Amino acid sequence: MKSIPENQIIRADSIEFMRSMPEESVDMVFADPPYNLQLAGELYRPNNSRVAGVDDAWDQFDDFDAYDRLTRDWLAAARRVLKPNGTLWVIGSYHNIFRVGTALQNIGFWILNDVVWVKSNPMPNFKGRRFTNAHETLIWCAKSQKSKYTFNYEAMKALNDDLQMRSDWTLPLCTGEERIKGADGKKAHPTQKPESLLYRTIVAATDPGDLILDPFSGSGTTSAVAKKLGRRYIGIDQDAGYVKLARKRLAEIPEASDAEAIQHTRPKRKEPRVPFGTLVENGLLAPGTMLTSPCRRHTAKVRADGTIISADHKGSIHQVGAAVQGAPSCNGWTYWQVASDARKAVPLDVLRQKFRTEAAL
Amino acid sequence: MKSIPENQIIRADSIEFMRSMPEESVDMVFADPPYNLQLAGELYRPNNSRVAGVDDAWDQFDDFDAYDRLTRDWLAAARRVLKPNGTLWVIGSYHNIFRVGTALQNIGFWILNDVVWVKSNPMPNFKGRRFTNAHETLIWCAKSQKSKYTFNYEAMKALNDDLQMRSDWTLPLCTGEERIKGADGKKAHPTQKPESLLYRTIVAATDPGDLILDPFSGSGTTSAVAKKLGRRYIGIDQDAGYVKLARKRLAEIPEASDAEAIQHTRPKRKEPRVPFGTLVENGLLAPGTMLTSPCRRHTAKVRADGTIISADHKGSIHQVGAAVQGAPSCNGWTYWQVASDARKAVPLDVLRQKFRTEAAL
DNA sequence: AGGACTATTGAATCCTCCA
DNA sequence: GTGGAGGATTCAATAGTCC
Repeated sequence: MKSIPENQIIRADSIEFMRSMPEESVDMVFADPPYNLQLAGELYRPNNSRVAGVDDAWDQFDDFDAYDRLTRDWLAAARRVLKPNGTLWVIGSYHNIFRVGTALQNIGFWILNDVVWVKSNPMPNFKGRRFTNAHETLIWCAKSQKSKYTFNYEAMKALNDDLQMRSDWTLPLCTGEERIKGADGKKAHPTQKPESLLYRTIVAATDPGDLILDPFSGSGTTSAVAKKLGRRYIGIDQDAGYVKLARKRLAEIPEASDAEAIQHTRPKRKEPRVPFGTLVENGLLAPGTMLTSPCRRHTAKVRADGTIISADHKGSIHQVGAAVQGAPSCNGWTYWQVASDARKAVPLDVLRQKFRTEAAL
Repeated sequence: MKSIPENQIIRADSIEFMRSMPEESVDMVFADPPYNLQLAGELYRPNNSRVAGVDDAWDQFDDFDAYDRLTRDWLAAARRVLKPNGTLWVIGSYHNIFRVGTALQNIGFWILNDVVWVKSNPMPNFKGRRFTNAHETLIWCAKSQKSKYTFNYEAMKALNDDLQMRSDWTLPLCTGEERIKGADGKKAHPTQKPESLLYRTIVAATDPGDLILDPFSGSGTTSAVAKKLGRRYIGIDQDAGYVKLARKRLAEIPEASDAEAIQHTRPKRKEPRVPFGTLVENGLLAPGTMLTSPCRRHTAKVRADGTIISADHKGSIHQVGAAVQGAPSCNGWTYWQVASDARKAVPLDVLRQKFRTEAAL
């Protein structure tokens, strides 16, 4: 039995390498496996620029069966090297995450949470044919139902302004300075994850000194954050280019000192935006309700999609408000009123405030 | 073959009943299947009050196999009754959603989006051993990859203050007035969904008059919202008590009578087509008129047959627009402008809209 | 220096009709 | 089924340029 090569990025076949490792030696696994995107043709933005899709060979599979076989194999190998109280994280999208989740349940992993990474700046849906794909899903699971896993509840609560950390995490994509570029100035890895995401998973589920394994190391984000947080790490990747990239990245990170362990993102809270349509959806205002202007000079009817329609105009509450007044702009929230009972009308803004209060309960 | 019993809540075994229905008769299915929650023992709040868990008999399964069999059966039956261009929604949590997602992919459903319902007021995690479970997952899928499904993009955008609707929906739980109580004052159904959630799925994926099927009707929220929005509905449930509850609920909802209110914003794609040549024929644009590109860099002359000719290219407004820019494609309606008077130029699209309005009179 | 404007880009299953 | 043509479609953030 070999000793474990710690704090390294290793070029190898992940499954083979994990099988060569001593069993029950790892505290946490973070895995970002291929998503099996199945992209067909090319995609262009409305300005005719081409979207750089993930068409790498490592994301190509003949069918679901082929993908499922790979999934079962790496999950089984990872489970073997995991300590009895260890946990595993996997990230994916709707293309693959259901298959991964099913496979890990079948193998005996015990799901603790699914967590959604809500992207604050996702790529839009350019053709307007679906909802903007604005999130990815992480599954957090223990080796077995009886695992006494690590969960740093207080640390998570502290990270979240003293409120329990929830299963939805709003974080930005990895862009700008943080995104590693190649010699050509283009992104060096197609799917580099933000450090903030790894930061939260590692702080939540490990203690300093724990050993973290990433079988799909890629640009090395998991190992980089592990090193910054004083955890031990092993990154494995098949691709020699990515291994070289990650080794360079890791070499530039100084050994963890206390001061550095507390930087990074804090979630910012702000009053949630409430689209007018939300009031309609939530029944505070039924489709067909009549709105009136302050002096009762104009009226408009609420439609099911949150637009309103007056005698001559239709559109948002702001657009129609501006149009009926012949004004360049209008705050529909304060302009339009709705009769709460026979006598008195209240501005829409009152309903919005009511909704915010109720939703927060 | 039986005719479809519309606008009813039916007490039946869902799978058997769907098998008895004519195939390809339903526009949308919304399903909230049993979650297979594996609650070990009871769950108590810190103040020792008991949390009413989901421990009804219909939620117990021997193992994953039994759950998977049920899932495959109801999905197959639902797929059979779906029209070729129909879509299906399923909601679930991490306990079951991965199995449901895998099963529907295996059957041939084509996933369009996964959507996370982010709960603005979730139940806290009382033990502090996991992240607050603050979301549920919906899968939206078409009957097949080639389905020409309905997605009311403009209506969704209108509901979200003129930004694309994203895959994360923040909505409150079903509480307060909306939550149906039994004679004992307790909640009448353990997993009643908020109407706002159904509202958004139905407005997104159906048109008024479409037929919506819910094979796990429960408290009848799907049918209730369908009725309010002027859609046809069928709800099926095994449990006579829930059927009675839902029938009473539906009886109290008036028919949707205001056609204007339930109508959503009409997509541009559905506007009647107007060939460019029609404008020339109808004298809105004389042969010989000069068109200019936005920055006046390119010009082209209108010819009698509705083609245009620039310095180097001739063809349709789209073809020449693309050619002069060296772009793969171009929407000539918005690219080319025509000088209405000496000062200002307007896009051809304005003339088209004018023509459509006049033609409709 | 600072504000205004432009260009770029991100795990994407991204059009539809008609001949 | 396939090919060609009409024509519909984007949000947030960062970096760079111009004035």
